[in-house]
Amino acid sequence: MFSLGNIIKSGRLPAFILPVSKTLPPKPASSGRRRDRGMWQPTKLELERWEKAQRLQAKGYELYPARIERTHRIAEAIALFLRAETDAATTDIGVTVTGRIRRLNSKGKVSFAHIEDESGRVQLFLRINALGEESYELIRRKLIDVDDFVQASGAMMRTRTGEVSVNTSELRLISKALTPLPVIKEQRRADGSVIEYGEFKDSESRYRQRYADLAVNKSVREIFVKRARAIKALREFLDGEGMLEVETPILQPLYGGAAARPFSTHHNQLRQDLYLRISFELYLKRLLVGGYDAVYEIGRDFRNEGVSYKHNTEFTMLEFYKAYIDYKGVMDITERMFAYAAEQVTGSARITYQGAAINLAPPWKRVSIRDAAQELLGFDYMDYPTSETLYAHLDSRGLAEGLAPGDTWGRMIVEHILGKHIERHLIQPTIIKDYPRDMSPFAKGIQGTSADEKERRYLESHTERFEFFIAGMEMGNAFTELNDPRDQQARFVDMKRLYADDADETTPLDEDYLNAMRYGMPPNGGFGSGVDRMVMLLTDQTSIRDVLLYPHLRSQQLTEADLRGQFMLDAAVRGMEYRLDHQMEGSKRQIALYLPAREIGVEFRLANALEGSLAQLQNLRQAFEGDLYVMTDEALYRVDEDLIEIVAADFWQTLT
RNA sequence: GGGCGCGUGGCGCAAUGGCAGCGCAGUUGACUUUUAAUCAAUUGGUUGCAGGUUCGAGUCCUGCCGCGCUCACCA
Repeated sequence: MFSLGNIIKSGRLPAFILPVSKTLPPKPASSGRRRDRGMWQPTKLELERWEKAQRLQAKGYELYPARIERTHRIAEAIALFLRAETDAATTDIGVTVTGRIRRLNSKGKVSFAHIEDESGRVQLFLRINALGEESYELIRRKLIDVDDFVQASGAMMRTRTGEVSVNTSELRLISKALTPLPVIKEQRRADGSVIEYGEFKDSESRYRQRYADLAVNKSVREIFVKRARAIKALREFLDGEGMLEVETPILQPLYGGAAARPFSTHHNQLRQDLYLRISFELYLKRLLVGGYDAVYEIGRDFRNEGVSYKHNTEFTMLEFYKAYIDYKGVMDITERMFAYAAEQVTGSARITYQGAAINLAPPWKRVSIRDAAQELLGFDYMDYPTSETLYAHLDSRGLAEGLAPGDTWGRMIVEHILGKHIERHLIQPTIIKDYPRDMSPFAKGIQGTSADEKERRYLESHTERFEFFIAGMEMGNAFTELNDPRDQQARFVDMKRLYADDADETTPLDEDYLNAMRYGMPPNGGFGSGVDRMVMLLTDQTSIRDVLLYPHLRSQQLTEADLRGQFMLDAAVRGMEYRLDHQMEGSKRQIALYLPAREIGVEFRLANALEGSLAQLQNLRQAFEGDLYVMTDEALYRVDEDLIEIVAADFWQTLT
């Protein structure tokens, strides 16, 4: 309510020269981590650059011209020159290249710079005779800084040490960087390897200011190029399989298709509660009813859950559904698709992940969850057919840690036996198939019968579902899709009954989906996979946040200085004078904002620091002739016998 | 949500409870083929926020904020 951020946004002046107060120029921020919250306050380095910008402008230079010339990307210019060197009569190649200055060193009347565009880096050879004194002085006096974007024209050449360079005859500033990027210097060894000195690695700063991360860390830029290539490869592959790419609603009146808690939102005009989708499943399968043979969607899912190295609140999902195949058909497609994506991104289906060689080429190991448990833990869980007996057995073997005795049988097998004891061993791609029925409400039961009592029970209690694991990480989930509307209805009821107390596990009954199924849905196999995890695998990253450009982070907290800044703006806009002075004895806190004309003091506290400070505030109030208010990030209070909440608008009203 | 760890100039880091330091970057000057250029001089800090203990707190205690790891949660 105090925010006047729009003034800053629309203003022609930068915040720090906004004439808020003659006696109180905003001080440079002491920490860069504060910069991206609240009001921008320039650091010393930023002030220096701003001052340079003013000087350039005063000399008549355009800092941010609209029209730029460029004849070649940097890599093209270099390639052209190298080709000319080997087989052309002349190496006289004139180019105009553009890019960001990444290194600049002046040796008096000659200087060297490296500029970088997306394609690569080239050295500029800058001589006072070639550039002219005026232009050269911009470099020598560093009015043009590292990080600025420039346009350079000249003939390609080699310097004495052999580096391909642009013998620059014309240099033009095309965008001034007012905030310097973190400094990273590179040393190129004779063998072509590059050693970096200095780094920008604080993960919080990197994620919050991804633009700076990308600008200085080339390896980070490369990850997102690979990500784009991976997603393109998935589309190519699925299109090649004859599948149709579709888009389904993100805002849904009912969520479903997965066991997860949704985000909810509200449509004002329609007065309708909506959910952000947790999967695409139910909408995609409706399309098979409509007559498409195979559909897929790549898009964003939202799940209201904790975050981890492999979970982000929003993530990119791939789902496809194909008629007339079962889960074995889906397995075949899965194997070929991953191998194809790996080849497109890394050049081979054999990849390395965290030092482990992983071969994604088909065929993958396929094993039932029952056999996998038998193999790794040495017992057949079908010998313990109830949750009580299974728990007792796991407990007796010391395998029950973290398992709740009240869990369902299926959950014990999938979440505990598979999730806790098997999953992390699955480094090579492995398909784990045939899941307990109560964990798989959209999968068809396993086909077939058996005369043997135990085997019959097994078949009845399991479904044609598989998940696949690579590098110890679950990568996706698929099944022979349930298309019997009578069975599907029973599953909704089963889920509700089994997980009545567990809001996370229930899937709401979607009557329209059942309605679609009653029209007849072709038999089909379906597939879902977290694309971000696939990208982690193909780019050798251990955290999902490193394959997301903007991973979800908590918003940063305001500081008291931010509150004060907002208040100062509000006061300045109303033409009020104020001072930052009042001292309070016997405490480190000595500052309150003082409006002398009205004899009103305002103190700033974060709401969570307000409790217990009443006595202190009352002491401070003694120091004023008039009233003392305390402003927090949540409300404004008048300090009296108690803290009395004031409507901010009323407060300003009484002053004006 | 629980446990552990971290938060110090723009970036990377140091500092047995006792003067807040270093490298890079920045600023000023020198240098016409450098490349982590070099040389000389030099600026910059309320140590994440708030409270407490103490003659004295970056350091100890409490609360809060953020990030990381981990567990829980999680197709």
